[in-house]
Amino acid sequence: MKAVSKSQIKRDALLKATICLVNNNGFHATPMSKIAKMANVSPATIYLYFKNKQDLANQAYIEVKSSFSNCAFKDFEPNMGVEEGFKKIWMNIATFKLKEVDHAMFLSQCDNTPMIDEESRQEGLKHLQPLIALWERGKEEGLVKPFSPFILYAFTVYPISFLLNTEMKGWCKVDKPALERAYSAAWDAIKL
Amino acid sequence: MKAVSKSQIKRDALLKATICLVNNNGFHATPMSKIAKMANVSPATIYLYFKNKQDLANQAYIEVKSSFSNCAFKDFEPNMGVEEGFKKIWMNIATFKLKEVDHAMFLSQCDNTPMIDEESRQEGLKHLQPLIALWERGKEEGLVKPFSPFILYAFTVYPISFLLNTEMKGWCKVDKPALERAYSAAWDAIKL
Amino acid sequence: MKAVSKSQIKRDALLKATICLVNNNGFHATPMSKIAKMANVSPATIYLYFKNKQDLANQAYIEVKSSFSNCAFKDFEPNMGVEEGFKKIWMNIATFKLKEVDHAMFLSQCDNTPMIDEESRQEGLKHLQPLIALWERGKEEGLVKPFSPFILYAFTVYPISFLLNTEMKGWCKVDKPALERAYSAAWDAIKL
Amino acid sequence: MKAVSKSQIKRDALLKATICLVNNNGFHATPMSKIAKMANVSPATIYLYFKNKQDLANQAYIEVKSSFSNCAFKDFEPNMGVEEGFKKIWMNIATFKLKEVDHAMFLSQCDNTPMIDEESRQEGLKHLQPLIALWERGKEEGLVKPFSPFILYAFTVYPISFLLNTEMKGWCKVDKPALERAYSAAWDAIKL
DNA sequence: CATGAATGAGGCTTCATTCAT
DNA sequence: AATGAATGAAGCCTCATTCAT
Repeated sequence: MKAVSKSQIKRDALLKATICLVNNNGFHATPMSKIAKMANVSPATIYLYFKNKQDLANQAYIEVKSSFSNCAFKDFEPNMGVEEGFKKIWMNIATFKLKEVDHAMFLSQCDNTPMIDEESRQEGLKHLQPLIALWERGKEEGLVKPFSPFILYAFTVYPISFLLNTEMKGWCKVDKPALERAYSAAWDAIKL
Repeated sequence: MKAVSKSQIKRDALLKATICLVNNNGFHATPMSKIAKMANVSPATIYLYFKNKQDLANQAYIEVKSSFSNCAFKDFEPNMGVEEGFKKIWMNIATFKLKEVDHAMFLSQCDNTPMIDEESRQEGLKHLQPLIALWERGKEEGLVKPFSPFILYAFTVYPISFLLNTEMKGWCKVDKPALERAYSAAWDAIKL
Repeated sequence: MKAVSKSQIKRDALLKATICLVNNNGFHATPMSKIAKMANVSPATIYLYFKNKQDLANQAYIEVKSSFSNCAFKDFEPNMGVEEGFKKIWMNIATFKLKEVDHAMFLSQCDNTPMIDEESRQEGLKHLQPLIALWERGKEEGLVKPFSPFILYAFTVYPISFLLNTEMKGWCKVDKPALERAYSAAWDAIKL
Repeated sequence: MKAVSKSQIKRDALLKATICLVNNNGFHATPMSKIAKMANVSPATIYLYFKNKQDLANQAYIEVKSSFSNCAFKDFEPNMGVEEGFKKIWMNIATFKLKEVDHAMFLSQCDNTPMIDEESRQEGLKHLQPLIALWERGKEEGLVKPFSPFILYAFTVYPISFLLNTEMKGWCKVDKPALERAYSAAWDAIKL
């Protein structure tokens, strides 16, 4: 029984509007006035909740990134077997990206453009720690290729974004079997 | 002995300036006046070569995308063996992204934000046809997993962008051995 | 034993904050919200005590001007000798300006910019009546030049503001001997 | 036969409009849009000539201050007799303030509010050097009281502003005889 | 071809003031 | 009496684009 304050509701509406509009138009092409309109507040009200436009974007980024990692490690236990754990995380991430399309697109745009403060970006980085730790164990156990986490990430998690993009554009449909196929590619890419 | 017209030179300077500035600031945060200044040209002159800012971006995208595919299929022969051909193309692309960083970053930004016309984006797509054809042959010959080209692309070529990004941010160095490791991940991801 | 009401205290805090902030930033660069904050009060509360921002400034002006004339004629007796009376008043004013720097600066700003209603300004004028009367007597007694009070004021009292300003800016120090020198200039300027 | 460029004309119109409006409303109550309107240009045009509002004010200040000192030392020769030279300068200044009312009011407002950069203010200071030098000679020759230039200025030049103000407000008229009376007060204030 | 000057439209942000509590 | 939240109006400034030369 969460009591959600009126303020919290408004803040959330603003963040949601920001995400939606930035997804569709990009950060700099999204005026504060439109964000306000979509959140049903006056433009001036935004500045009660956020210092300025940049702050609004940073906060949205941090919020979404955090919800992302919450999903990513759902039901994951550090003592799981390496492959089992990896598949769980991978599927979690894929599910997140395919279900929470808005959030995923927003993250993708944040990570590929100079719209987010370096500081906030750093903040978002630490979230993947458990996955990296899992890979380390995998390497020790001789199950995972002895590659840097950047390469491992590049060939397992990062590709999901591409699939999301193509689905968004209606070029293909990512259903359950497609997901399994994609997972097999991911695991094959890094397994020893 | 190509005679390069004065006009051509100016057009190129404008495209180059656009790419550079958009990379650093994003499309909407790059004023025409700055592009003009960097190209040593009056703002008004831009409009002699391009219809408007959007057109300038589109043209830059098409130009870069085309130079990209020129590189991608350098020394590739349609009758090569599948793995040999794939490795050549993959390495070409990786080399392009790591050498022509400016161009690669620009493409990445174009592909991850709504800054480019859908029409121009379509234009850029057809360039990958030979790679897709190669994969088709690979599938027929039982060398490549029977996956959609989207998945194959997602787990082989797309990851290179991530490596470029991380290198750009100074988080890791992609040298020759790292490249080989990355390639092995790519091939393992899709080979049968 | 004055019992100072809670209301009075708040009103005074607001006036004080106004004076301080206007001194440092000017009238139009001083937001009501900052005045409220400095007076430890909600912005809305200001409007319980003052009609609007202009009214707040006017009241502050009147208040300060009145405290100014209280000082100016301290220990002055209408039947004093002309020179003795003049020196007393002059020194009172100088002391006020050098001790109550905040108030003096505020008056200076009010008198040199269009921030105060003409009406309130008129209100502040009558305070100098006793000095003008003294000068009249001085003229009758042949001790003071037969000039309009404006000229007499301009060359005796008004210059003190300049000395205050220069001291404020750290350009010079106005100590007791300097004050005596200044007084001698003032008296020489108007004595017959 | 000065050829005045079109740009120069526009710049001057902007400065003039600024002075006029700031005189009537104060710096912060004068919107750029009104300045533009009075100068018959678009608001955006202002920014071709001035970096921002502050710069506009600073430039106006410097310009006016400089025209002020040009007037102040008209026909003054450094080898004049001290009293003769002083009277010339004093009358020049008085004439300037009474004739160029707009400029004089503007300077007064600049010098009494925080609207001008400290840097620009410093710039305006050096203009009085010849007067200070004259006073120094006067002191050496035993003609002028041995006071700091601040006091000398306070009781001779500074009072003129007050007379200007009162005339502006219609409280008195400063005609030729009044000017002579005022001068006599000024000289008596500092002569030995 | 080329340009520097000009601008209308629009974006971000602030602020005096009000309103619901 | 007191307030925190809310906002419409307005201010500063930028920029894509055009025009006169």
